[in-house]
Amino acid sequence: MNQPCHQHAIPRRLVQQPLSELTDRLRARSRKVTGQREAILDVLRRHANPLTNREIHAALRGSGCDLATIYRTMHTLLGMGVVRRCDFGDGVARFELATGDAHHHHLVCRACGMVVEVDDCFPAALEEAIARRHGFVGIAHRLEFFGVCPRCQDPEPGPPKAP
Amino acid sequence: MNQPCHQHAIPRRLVQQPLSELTDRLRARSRKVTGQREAILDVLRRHANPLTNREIHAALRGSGCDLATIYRTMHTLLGMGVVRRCDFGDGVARFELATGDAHHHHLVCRACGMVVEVDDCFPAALEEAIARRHGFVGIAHRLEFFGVCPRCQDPEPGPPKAP
DNA sequence: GGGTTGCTTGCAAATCAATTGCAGTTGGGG
DNA sequence: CCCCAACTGCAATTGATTTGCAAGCAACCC
Repeated sequence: MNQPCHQHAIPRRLVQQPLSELTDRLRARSRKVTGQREAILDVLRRHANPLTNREIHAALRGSGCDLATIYRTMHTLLGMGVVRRCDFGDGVARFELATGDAHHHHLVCRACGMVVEVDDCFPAALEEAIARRHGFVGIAHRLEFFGVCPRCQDPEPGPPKAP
Repeated sequence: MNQPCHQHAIPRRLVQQPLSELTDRLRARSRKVTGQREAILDVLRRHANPLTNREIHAALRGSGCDLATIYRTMHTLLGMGVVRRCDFGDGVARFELATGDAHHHHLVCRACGMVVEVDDCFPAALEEAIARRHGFVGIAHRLEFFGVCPRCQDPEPGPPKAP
């Protein structure tokens, strides 16, 4: 899995969330708006797919933000609900901005790692039935799809693709 | 999350899979059936819930099987499709025997870590529609449910429960 | 049954993601 | 402008997982 950066078209849902709105959420909780945090949020805002802390760190080359700071910041943002964490099963955490509206899932290409957002979700009624059946409360789910994207299906084009 | 061992009632689907059948699958691929591997498979067979390599290692105290060997063995078994890997989002891989029949998902208690098997699955028709819509092939999904189990809901009994 | 061969294993060292202690900085309310 | 809790960089630590290497041992051949 590679090719982590697909910032081609910044998705509408991200563009419409100004940086100032995000930083205000920090200030509102007596959290400081530092240059590093603005930079991190900005990187997340510019990318359509979930990023690993390492990828964020790489995207910040130059503004030299320590990797530990990124880990700590993601923790803070996660606790504030500003970002959401996704697991693609490769043992590395990825983060994306949590946009107040509906949660979504991801369709990941097993070959190149490209990520597509999927709005379909596990049927709520069925989920409730499962919770009731086992007596669980506060139920939630984690769901991700995997497959091979159109690009990686035909072995023609040269550049893309990965082992 | 703790309380990893729930081997109370061995689920039927596991009991019905004799160790010999498992070892034969190894032999069939010019893989050797060693004491360590038999022991590992046997531990998996006796437990109803997915186990971490560390848990398997602990269950093998005495038969002294190296942790590295367990990691390597799980890799091998995974590649052969004998075991299946599950991620509960805590950064530790868990394994369970892959029983030829229908795959299932898990409902995990956020408090005590208890795991319940769930047979419901994401609607196949919907999954196919998602794949088609994005031009993906060979689609599959990863789905886990989280909630609080009945035991951890009422703060009465003493022993169970965890931070 | 003994010998050969290649898959396995134990042990230790190496990776890798993620976390933490500490001392020096800094945002921003007062 | 001052002060201090919130931050940050850096280095060291933890935990999971992987790997190099030499010794061990199943499976196969005769």
